[in-house]
Amino acid sequence: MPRGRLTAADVVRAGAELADEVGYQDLAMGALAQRLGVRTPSLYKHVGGLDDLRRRVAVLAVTELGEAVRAAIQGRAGSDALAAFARAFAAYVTAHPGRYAATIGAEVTGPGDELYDASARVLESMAAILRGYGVGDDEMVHAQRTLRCLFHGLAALQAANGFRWTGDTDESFDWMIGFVDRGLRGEKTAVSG
Amino acid sequence: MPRGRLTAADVVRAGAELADEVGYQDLAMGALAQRLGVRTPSLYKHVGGLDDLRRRVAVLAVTELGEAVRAAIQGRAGSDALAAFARAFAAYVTAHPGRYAATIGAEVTGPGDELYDASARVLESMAAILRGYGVGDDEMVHAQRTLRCLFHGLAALQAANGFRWTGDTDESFDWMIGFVDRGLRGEKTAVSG
DNA sequence: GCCATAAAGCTAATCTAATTAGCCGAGCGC
DNA sequence: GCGCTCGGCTAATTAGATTAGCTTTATGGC
Repeated sequence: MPRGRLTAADVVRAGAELADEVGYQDLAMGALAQRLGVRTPSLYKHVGGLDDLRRRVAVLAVTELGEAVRAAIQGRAGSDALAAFARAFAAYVTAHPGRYAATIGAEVTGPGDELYDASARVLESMAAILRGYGVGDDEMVHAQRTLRCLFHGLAALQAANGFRWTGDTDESFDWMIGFVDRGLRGEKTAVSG
Repeated sequence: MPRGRLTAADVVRAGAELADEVGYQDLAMGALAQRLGVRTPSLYKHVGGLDDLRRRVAVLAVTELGEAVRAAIQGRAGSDALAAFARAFAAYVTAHPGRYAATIGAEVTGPGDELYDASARVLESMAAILRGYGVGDDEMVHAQRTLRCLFHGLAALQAANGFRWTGDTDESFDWMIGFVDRGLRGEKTAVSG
């Protein structure tokens, strides 16, 4: 909670915190203004409106997520890197469900778009892992898309339900990592023409 | 568009169509009433409100999806069944992005809940495929969760972006199916203690 | 040191959408 | 034929986002 005057970054950060606390659905201009000790219309001096706020929260989330996974895979390779990536990803989403939810519906246009560029950084970490598995350039995009679906699904279910899976969530998580590892290992010998 | 008086089912069906056409975000009571040739408050005689409508659309979607995938895997097994399941799933989401989007955030409580029961039917189809791969009861729940994440992620990205992946989407899809097949095949020999 | 200015806040007003209250007419069981 | 219930309607309320236009405050030029 900044003491002096607000900046756009302050507003976005507070919005992200609010979304994490009350859920993305309840991220509202009024509640955010209250949290910042300011009247609702004042926020419009910093962000374009609710839609703009949501998008900026999404950008923040993907950027932070990219930093988290990059740090996690530093110095690791193979299934080690894969497991570290997966754990960092899941940990981020668990810690910041509201932020992640903001990214789910966000429109991504193309290069130059902040969200696109931030996503590209996450995909680059993924590509580094895949290269370690011997995935070639020709298959890279398919493998990336597959893993993206898997992790996005994991995150979406986690963000939506708070992951109310009964029993051994950790065990399921380990199983999933093993599954991906097998799928990627098998790939090297099972390339089809 | 029913000529006579409306039923709850009419309203939900029209809501689902509207969501598919204009996007889940723009599913609104006013627009739905207009589509049905009725004033907005009249809808409240059939559904509890917007939240109730959304939930009913989600139930419809998961029910239809369950029927689609069950029909698709009929008489197939192994990677055949897997591919059929995946194609039916993706086809449903492509044809009904708004409906599927309704399911993403929906609250699922437990047995007896319509949405829970409908989801259970989808998971049962998944389990049938996994049994064909030799996945045992002890691992079934983990495998189900993994595939659920993968397909949900696929669907969520599809529903959100309209799947604006460049290039060979079909090829990526085939790669994904191959990946899952490898991950499940490897499983039989790679069971860890 | 003093004013012009722009940024950042505020109040009041507007708009849109959901929802609620309460009235009205048609079909149907008695 | 009478009255009840259902499904529709209009009017009013509420909540929230957004806009308009005023006020204050920090700051740079003189």
